[in-house]
Amino acid sequence: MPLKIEDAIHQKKFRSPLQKAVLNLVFTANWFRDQQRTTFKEHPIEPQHFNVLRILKGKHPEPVCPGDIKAVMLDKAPDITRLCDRLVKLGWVNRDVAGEDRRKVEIRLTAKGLKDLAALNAEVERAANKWKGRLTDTEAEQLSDLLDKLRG
Amino acid sequence: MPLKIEDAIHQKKFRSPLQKAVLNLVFTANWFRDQQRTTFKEHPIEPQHFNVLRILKGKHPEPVCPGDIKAVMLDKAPDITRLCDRLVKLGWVNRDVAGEDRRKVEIRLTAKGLKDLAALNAEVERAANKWKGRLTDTEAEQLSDLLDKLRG
DNA sequence: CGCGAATGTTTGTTACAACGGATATTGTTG
DNA sequence: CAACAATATCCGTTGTAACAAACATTCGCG
Repeated sequence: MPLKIEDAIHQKKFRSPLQKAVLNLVFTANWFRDQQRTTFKEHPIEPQHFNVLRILKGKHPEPVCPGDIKAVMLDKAPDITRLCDRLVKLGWVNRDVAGEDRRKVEIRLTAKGLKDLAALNAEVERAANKWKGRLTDTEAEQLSDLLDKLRG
Repeated sequence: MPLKIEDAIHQKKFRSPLQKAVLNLVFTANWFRDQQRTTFKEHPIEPQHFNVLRILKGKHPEPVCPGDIKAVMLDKAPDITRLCDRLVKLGWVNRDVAGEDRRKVEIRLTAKGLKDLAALNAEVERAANKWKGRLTDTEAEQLSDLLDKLRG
């Protein structure tokens, strides 16, 4: 049985359904982030790093440059350089100046990065299974559509 | 016309409608946080402080102790002490040890805090009007219900 | 071509988040 | 009532976020 937002934040009255929905949005996103953090607890990265790895995986074996990474990140970090520093140190990605435009930097997954990311993905997948059945496909699509509308 | 999540993060295929919805959730919450930040741009506080102020307002003139604040925050800060330090410095709240249980600290809005919060609220309200019409009341309620379900 | 604007990334700085441990007070148990 | 556990908050440390400025390279234009 779901804990409704009213109970989660101990607030019964809201100014409007919209305000309630927005508070719920923020609360739920933070709830999700905390879930993700516990999943990554034993790993040397945080959700943002994971997001970057998945972006790189999506283009692999093509490289991606910091600007493009930033453009599609869910939670846009202001400094991709230092975010990637850790991934470089872990041996999961490497950096090269781009041939075509030497201002750009090409970031790509290494073999080790690909392998470890697969393991991470498996764990995330396993954690995600917990709430696989909470929304039907139709409801998930509704939710996504409503969020799109909210952003305008 | 709304920018759909597919376009916002340049991703066309998702593993499932649920995954798409969750990515959209995170993306939209961050989008909202950034909107809020620009609203607070000219003010000496951040969204978390604003959340605390509203919690205090909700109970005013009764005081609230750090533990209770933390329990109902949307984005739970690990250290309410230092969060409140700024509010104290601004003269918006004051702190006293609780009479009944001297481990606890009672935090309450000052007159100045009440006044400045009202001004802040007005600005936030004004910013919120921009997307007042994007969701109907029914849709907002649907959204909130779906989020409740997602958290389980 | 040469110069200034534009673009893409890095670096310096400041303030804050996260975590753990310290402190103070209250509750519990023999 | 002494000793120990539990609770509530605070503080010290470390790493990182945010912002701005610097740097390097490319583009546009006379």
